[in-house]
Amino acid sequence: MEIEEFCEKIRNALEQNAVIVFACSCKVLYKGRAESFLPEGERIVIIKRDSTLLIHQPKYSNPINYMKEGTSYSIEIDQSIGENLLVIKAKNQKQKEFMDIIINKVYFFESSCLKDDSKIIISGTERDMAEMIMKKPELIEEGFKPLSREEHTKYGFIDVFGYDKNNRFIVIEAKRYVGDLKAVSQLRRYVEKIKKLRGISDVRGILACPRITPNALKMLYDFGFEFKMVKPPKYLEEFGKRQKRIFDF
Amino acid sequence: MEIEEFCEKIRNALEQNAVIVFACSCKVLYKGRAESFLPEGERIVIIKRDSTLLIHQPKYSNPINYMKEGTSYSIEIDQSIGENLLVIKAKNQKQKEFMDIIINKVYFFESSCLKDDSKIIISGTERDMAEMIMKKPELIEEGFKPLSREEHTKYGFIDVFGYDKNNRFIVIEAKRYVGDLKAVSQLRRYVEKIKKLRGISDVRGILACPRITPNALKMLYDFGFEFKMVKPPKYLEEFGKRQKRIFDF
DNA sequence: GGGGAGAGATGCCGC
DNA sequence: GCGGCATTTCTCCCC
Repeated sequence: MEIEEFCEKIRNALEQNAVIVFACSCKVLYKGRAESFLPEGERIVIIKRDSTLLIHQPKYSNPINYMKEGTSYSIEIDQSIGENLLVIKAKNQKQKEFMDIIINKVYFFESSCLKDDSKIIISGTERDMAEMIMKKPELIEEGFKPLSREEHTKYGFIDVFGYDKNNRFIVIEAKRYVGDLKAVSQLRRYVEKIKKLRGISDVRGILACPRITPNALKMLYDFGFEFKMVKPPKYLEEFGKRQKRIFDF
Repeated sequence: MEIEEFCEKIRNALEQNAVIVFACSCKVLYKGRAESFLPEGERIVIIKRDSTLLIHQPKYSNPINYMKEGTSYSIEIDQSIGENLLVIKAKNQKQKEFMDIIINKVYFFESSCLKDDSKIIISGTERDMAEMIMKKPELIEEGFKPLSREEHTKYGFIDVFGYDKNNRFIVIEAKRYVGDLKAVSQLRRYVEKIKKLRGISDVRGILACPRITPNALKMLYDFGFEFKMVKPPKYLEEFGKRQKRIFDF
């Protein structure tokens, strides 16, 4: 595709506020929160309807460069080095971010005013895990009495807390995957916060997760905290049942 | 585009290991680390050369659904509900993840064997910040003597450490943006680690970042640590100079 | 808008 | 492979 034709197409598509997708050979310069330079290579470029821009290499799941919502674009043809180059200049005033995409070849170009107002429905998150523990406190231990969610919010972001059968205070930090050093640090912060807020020194801290790293377990024990193996709800177990339910939407 | 034609095209493109990009109206089911359902809508689908899959809505910067590298695909035509539907079944054995993309309309289809071995060059990261402090220790304070990077690695992941002019030990945690509660927790862990490893009780902890949240500052002071305002190198300041240099690559 | 924390986080590096 | 951690993290929730 000729650069002039591409220039025309992309300007029209931007005008129409369409989703733009093209493949090209390009260099990319970025300046904003950090700075980057991406040498010549063949990539997919997407400009979305909210002005988000993504540059994807032919491999890897993350965009190699991107611009956020609120970006404005200007298209220029640069003839300074003899051959025709198309330069997309992207500017995000609010984020103080700038990008130049220097394009020397275009493989294909598509644009379309796609419409999609659907929201995704996800289950199996950490919040689901906390709710499961609230409903089935025996997953932590016999006699655990969690306090209500209303009280919960009042004291901040602690996942679950309540009293054990001996009326000792319990703070629980839940992780849906692996408990690590950060998770133990987090639990420690919450336990200390509760001790201070409630003026009590006898507070149990429990890390509830399916798995824990050895270093995290050591640190947990150093602080006198406990590990309780808990899996997030519907995590890989009941595929059949769940899939049937999900198809019902 | 007819479903049959699309079916043929996508099978060929997968065979050739090309980058695949198409726009369609679809529903998406996912089951793996969590579970999700995405109702009907118009989206861009990308399958990359490493078998990564991305589903992008016409807005927002993140993919609404995705599959990682190592995914295998099978394409099926489903006639069970009268109309022809194309179903892409994605399976990642290693990650134990599964996805069904149920497509009822295709707006465009492109594929291309893009080639790109370039690596991005980034500056202004936390690592750059640590290196800057190593080179210009006076950014922390007069008389600060950082220890060598070799010793650094030996004790783990502490950004920078060394001695002040009075030979007191200093541990520095650098953040390129805002220092928050997590950063203070992290610094605290490192200070405690050093105290234990070196058998000394008098260790200064410094959080070096351009900005800090009020709560983080309070927590920092509670632990007797210090905040030092340090900006990451070349962060928004010398745009002109840097851009010139970057063009030299 | 800022603060705090999760994410189907991803990616990088080191052991 | 796991562990620890940064990320141009992004996104969400709540104040």
